[in-house]
Amino acid sequence: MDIEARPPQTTQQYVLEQLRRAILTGQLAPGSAIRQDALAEQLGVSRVPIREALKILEGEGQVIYRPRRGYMVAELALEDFLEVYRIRQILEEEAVRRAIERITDEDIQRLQDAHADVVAAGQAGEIVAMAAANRRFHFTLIDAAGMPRLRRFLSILWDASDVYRSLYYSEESNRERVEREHQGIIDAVRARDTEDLIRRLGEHRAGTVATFREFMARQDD
Amino acid sequence: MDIEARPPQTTQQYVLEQLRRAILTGQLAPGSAIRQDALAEQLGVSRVPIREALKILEGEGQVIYRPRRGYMVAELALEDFLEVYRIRQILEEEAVRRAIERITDEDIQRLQDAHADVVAAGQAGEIVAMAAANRRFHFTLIDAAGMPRLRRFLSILWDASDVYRSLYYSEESNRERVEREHQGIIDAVRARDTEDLIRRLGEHRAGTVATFREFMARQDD
DNA sequence: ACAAGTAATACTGGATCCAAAATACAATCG
DNA sequence: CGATTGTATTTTGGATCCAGTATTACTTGT
Repeated sequence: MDIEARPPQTTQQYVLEQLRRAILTGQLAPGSAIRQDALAEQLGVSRVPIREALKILEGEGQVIYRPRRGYMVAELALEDFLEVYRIRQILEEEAVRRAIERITDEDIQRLQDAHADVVAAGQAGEIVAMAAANRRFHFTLIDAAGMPRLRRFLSILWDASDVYRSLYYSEESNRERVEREHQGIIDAVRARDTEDLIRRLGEHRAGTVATFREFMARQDD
Repeated sequence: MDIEARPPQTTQQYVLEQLRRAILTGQLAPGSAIRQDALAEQLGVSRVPIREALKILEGEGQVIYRPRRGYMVAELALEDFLEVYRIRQILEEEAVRRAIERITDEDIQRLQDAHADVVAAGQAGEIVAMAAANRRFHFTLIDAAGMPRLRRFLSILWDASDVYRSLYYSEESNRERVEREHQGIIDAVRARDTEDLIRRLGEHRAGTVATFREFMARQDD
């Protein structure tokens, strides 16, 4: 027998999930204060697991903490977004450089599968599923690098910069661009062509950044 | 008036400092379990601030957490150290690229001051002070980039990879090398020569890594 | 009517208490 | 004698309670 025991879901983990979701979907708006006991009542738990979950989010930079003042959801201006996204790109580049040296055919298959999920979700118009599949796509590549700490950082950065994803994926043209670029990335991985892969990732990012700049400009009307 | 109020020191912040110190100095050995109530009694506080501090350290990767099993100090094998150090280098490189475009003469003066502190501490044989001054040196440059999130990540990575510093600075030859390389970095900053600066940082890192490899090889006797 | 000072209120930080899970240990059975 | 199951102890996770601080509202004086 070699059964992997299911890690028991503790209350703080549950709270953490709920908080992440609320922040991601904007139910907890950026800049708004987080009232601990209101949240506790709402989720039907005490304030202790709330506090501990908030400490983790603080460490990830998702919420801002001021002693005796409490927590508020971190705001992410365009400038901040670009900073996070830039860091993410640098680290992802390092990850894929290693990954391409060690990646197996099996991994590449998973990459292709994840991409298929992205396309399917996109055609079905399921924004959340598409974002999730997209994350899986990128992290399949990142995981192949075998750098657990780098992976952890990228995971945090990903969540932190994924705030506007629903705006993003809701545009047909963006979905098409993502699909096209992903396939190019897969091809580069198959060919084990590092420089081509890096170049494509760079373009992938440039396209995303350009899109966001447009969004933000449009917001300022 | 625009006075920034000093945030009052809360108990968890105190606990956090103590824990960091204990981990850094090895009083809490890597791999050892952290007993919460023992710690609470030792520091004269309740378990609540202990737990919250541990949650922060968990987020930084300094301790490992398993639900219902508790916390243990993260172990850092050579391989892990190299990974952390590599990430640190990549991010520092990005930071200094930006920094060199925006750095003021005043900043450069602070850089020179920090370096003087490194040298002074080194000659006095004060390892801890030397490590602190060294940290200040690097972060003076990093701060000039004006990328707060990048700075935060670097700060975490710095702490996480600074475990062996006492072994490191205790060698005369290393101290001399650090001093020499730092001066070279300052010169490159003064000349606003980005590529030279990057090159020197790369060498700085290579030297450190080589030193650590020797250490670890020696450990295996 | 407006500003300043004061009192009331709300919310966070910390301590204690209780329950549940994990580990260590002992007893019993093959 | 070894293994397995049952029990006791340890330790963590969560809830409630209390104290201290910040914010808000109100009152009073100019």
